[in-house]
Amino acid sequence: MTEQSPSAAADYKDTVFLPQTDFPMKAGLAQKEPAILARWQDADLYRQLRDARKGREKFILHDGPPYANGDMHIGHALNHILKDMVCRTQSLLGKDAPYVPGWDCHGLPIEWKIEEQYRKKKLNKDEVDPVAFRAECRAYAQHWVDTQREQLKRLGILGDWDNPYLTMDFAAEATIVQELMKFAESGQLYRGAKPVMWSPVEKTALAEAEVEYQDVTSTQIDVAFEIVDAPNAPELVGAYAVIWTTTPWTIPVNQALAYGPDVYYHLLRDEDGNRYLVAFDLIEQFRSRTGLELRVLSGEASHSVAANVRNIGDNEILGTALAGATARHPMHALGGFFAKPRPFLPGDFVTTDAGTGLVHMSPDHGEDDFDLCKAHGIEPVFAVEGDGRYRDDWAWLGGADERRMSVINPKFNAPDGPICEDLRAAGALLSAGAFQHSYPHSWRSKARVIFRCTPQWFIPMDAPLTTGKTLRSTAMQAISDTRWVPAKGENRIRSMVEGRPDWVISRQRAWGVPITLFVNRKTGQYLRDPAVNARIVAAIRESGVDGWNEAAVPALLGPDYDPADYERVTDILDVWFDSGCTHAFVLESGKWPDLLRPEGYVGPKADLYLEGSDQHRGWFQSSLMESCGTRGHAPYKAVLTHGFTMDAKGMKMSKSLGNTIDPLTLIKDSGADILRLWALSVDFTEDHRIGKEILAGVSDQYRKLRNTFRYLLGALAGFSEKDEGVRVEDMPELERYVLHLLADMDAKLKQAVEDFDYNTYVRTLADFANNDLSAFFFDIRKDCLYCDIGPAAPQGTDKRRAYRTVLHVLFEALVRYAAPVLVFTAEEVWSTRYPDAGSVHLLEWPELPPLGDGNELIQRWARFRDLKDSVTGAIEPFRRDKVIHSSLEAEVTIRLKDALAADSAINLGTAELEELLIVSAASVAGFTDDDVAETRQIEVTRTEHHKCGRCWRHLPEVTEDGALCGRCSEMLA
RNA sequence: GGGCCGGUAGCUCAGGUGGUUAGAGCGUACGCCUGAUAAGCGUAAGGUCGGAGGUUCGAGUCCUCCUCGGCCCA
Repeated sequence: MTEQSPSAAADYKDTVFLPQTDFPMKAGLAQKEPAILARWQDADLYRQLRDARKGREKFILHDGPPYANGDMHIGHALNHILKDMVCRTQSLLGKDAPYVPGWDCHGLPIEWKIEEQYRKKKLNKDEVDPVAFRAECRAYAQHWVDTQREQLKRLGILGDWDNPYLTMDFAAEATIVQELMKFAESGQLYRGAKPVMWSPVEKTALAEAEVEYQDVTSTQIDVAFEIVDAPNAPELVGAYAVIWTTTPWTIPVNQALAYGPDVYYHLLRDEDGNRYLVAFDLIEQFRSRTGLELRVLSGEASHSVAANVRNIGDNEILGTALAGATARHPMHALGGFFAKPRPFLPGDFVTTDAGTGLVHMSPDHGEDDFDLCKAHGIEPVFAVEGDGRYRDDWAWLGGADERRMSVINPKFNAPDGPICEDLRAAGALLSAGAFQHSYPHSWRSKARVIFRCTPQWFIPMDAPLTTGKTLRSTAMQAISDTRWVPAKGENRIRSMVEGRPDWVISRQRAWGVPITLFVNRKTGQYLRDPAVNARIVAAIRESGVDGWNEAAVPALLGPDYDPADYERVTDILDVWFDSGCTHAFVLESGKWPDLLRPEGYVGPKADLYLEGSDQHRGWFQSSLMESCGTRGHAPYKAVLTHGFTMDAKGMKMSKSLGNTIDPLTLIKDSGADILRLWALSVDFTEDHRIGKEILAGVSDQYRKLRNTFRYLLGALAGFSEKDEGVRVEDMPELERYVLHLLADMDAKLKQAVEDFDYNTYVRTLADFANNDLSAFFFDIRKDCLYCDIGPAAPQGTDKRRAYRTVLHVLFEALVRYAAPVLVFTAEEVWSTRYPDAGSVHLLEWPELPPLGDGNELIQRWARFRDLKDSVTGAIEPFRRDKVIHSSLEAEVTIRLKDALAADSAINLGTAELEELLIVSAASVAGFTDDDVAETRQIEVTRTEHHKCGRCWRHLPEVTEDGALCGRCSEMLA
């Protein structure tokens, strides 16, 4: 029992309840998080959660494998935080949402790194045993898997980190081969000789994704081809057809000339009497490049070239007149290949945007060229080898070593290089100069790539299948059957699949899954024998990709085939094929029992794939193709995409600009929860930003949330629901109102989870904590919490008990809502209140106390809060004038029009009104003058009453400042 | 160069089918409190809705062009 001091200045602080908690205001996340992480690891939280959700509905997020190369960057962090949020929120909803992380391990970038090491050691990769080479690639990939795994774990990503999937696991490699064999057995493979992007430096074909465009300067040349025959335009014989190219190196393998059937061509004459055929629209360009004094041949004097006049006459012909014409190659004197006549062929692709309107065709080095020539029976000659040099026997270059440079060597193409020199000597070089344009380069070596015709393996998009459909039509249907979030992603992948060419799946490299085909040397057909294929798959499962080697051929072929009849394909698969198979070896293999649906559930699709929007062309598509080709449907039910993280100004982050944000540094400095809160606060469906100021804002938001929890913990000190709990129907209206607000928010959060709208999720949570709790509920009930307790009421008044009951409900709910976002902080909060309980992350979505319809209540209180705003606004001038400091010094009279006065929202008891408005006295009255325009007037005066020494309210019964008010003396009695 | 997407207060975001003075939270400034205290409460300032045209009685919201940025492609 506290003895009441006779002094009016007595300090009643000890008689007042103040929030008590060990939960520190300052987070110290960077130090704290690793310890929490260790606790989870020791307790095997991931397994605990699986056990806790055993038998529940599954939610399968299938992880897209990041490439095992380099440290985690901000994109990885965002992607994995989102995945973690998906799994955790689904798990919160009570589903079993396992997460098996994976890595993409094969492929050029890793191979390139190993080669780089070889080059430093002056070793030639071609002399190294491929088995040993692959072992090094494998070790390199494993190193980065291990590194990234630790970095992702530090982010608080909950997953089966001890059992990730790796595309280089033998079982995975075997499954990839098995999937490939499905394509083979169903006839969905063919070997073609198409020009493909080829890197002479890496000596391999490249996928689109492995190519990037850079602005470069090339040599542009105009070359004259003498017309030798022109059945439809005899006057052209002896004239020169002019072609323009930016790849002089392709001239030695020229095989035809293309014209535009709809293009008008002009015959021009220079001062020496040479005649040139050029598209009318391009004459000016041609003249400025060559510097020739050109005149229109046999034209009227008035018909100058400069004048944009078109007259079909003897000096102009339409492209179609070139049908059947032939020209000679500038080097025809060499004989053989060069002596053959070069036909003029009609090409739809010929435009008059640039050049001369006549296009030199080399089926070896251009897609249009290849197609047009093939249609006219002209085959590629394969004169350029894998390293970019012409074959030794290629006549023009005469085998001279100094001339046999790589065709991407600028010297080779230069105006004084071998090509131009010879053309000049032949009198065929009309111009040679610099030309700037965008040109494809290898993303690894940054060297120029070329189009080169090589034998490659393809999966056809439009070949009819046994289903009667094609791979393309099957994929288009699968796209329609999938939920795309955001919806615009569907358009994107749809247009890509509509227009994509056949899938080139072969690569001429070492580090990858082999294309395990045997090709019959006589027929050129690949072997389609399930028994052989089964042996192949078994061999790969046994010893990985090394199982496909020459020595193993007889055993693999078995007794029914003579190894001498078959060629073993030595190409490897495009890594996109690997990743396209992840659904097969992760979701279906049974190696991860957590991922298997419960008995009776049919449907091999993952619930969700979640990657950056660039994967519309990458993994989403390769998975779609692979699954459609083998299973007839997409491997996913829904696809969620996120945009890219830009710097603070919205610019792309790059090391060269120095504007990158390193997630590892950020975690070390501020903690993973800050990074998580950032990722879940931005609109990740679009490109979004990160920077110093943004992160400062995120930290502020974090602190607000943290302090909300701190207050709850402090205010709930010593609370026992059993002893203190109050039934909802016995609570004051304010408490019931807050419970309704909570229920409303709960519904919003659930919807946000359903929509994967995490930015709304976080904002809804923060707004509730700020507006409804901190600035309203907590503020009003501060007096009650602090003062409605004392020796006379050891557990506090009914009101206080009701308040604390609601605080308890709020705590239980908010800590669960926050858990998927602030994974570490929520655990800290939870363990502060319940040191002996298990992890907060095992809990399910909160069950709120049952409430009736709250619409009317919520609306009434919204009106009341509006009134409260008016009152605080009315007090403000008095504060500014220093008449009133604390709102507790104010007395207010609220004057209302009749209708408002009758409003039940306002019609509260005086005591309640004072409490809710946090003022000393409040009363409601009618207007003194009914003519006023406003519907509401607030009159404010400074209280005349003394201040209670305990609760600090100014009340009439307080005899002098520091004496006790009625309530307080009662409490202390 | 082409296709697609985006540009709302200092920051992060809201703004169904076009309709009164464009909103929230945070931050900022100022003030209060000093019993959530490197916390809490309040008030205020801040926006030519990327720019320019157009449709309409009326546009952040529809159309066109431009610009900046991004992704994909060439």
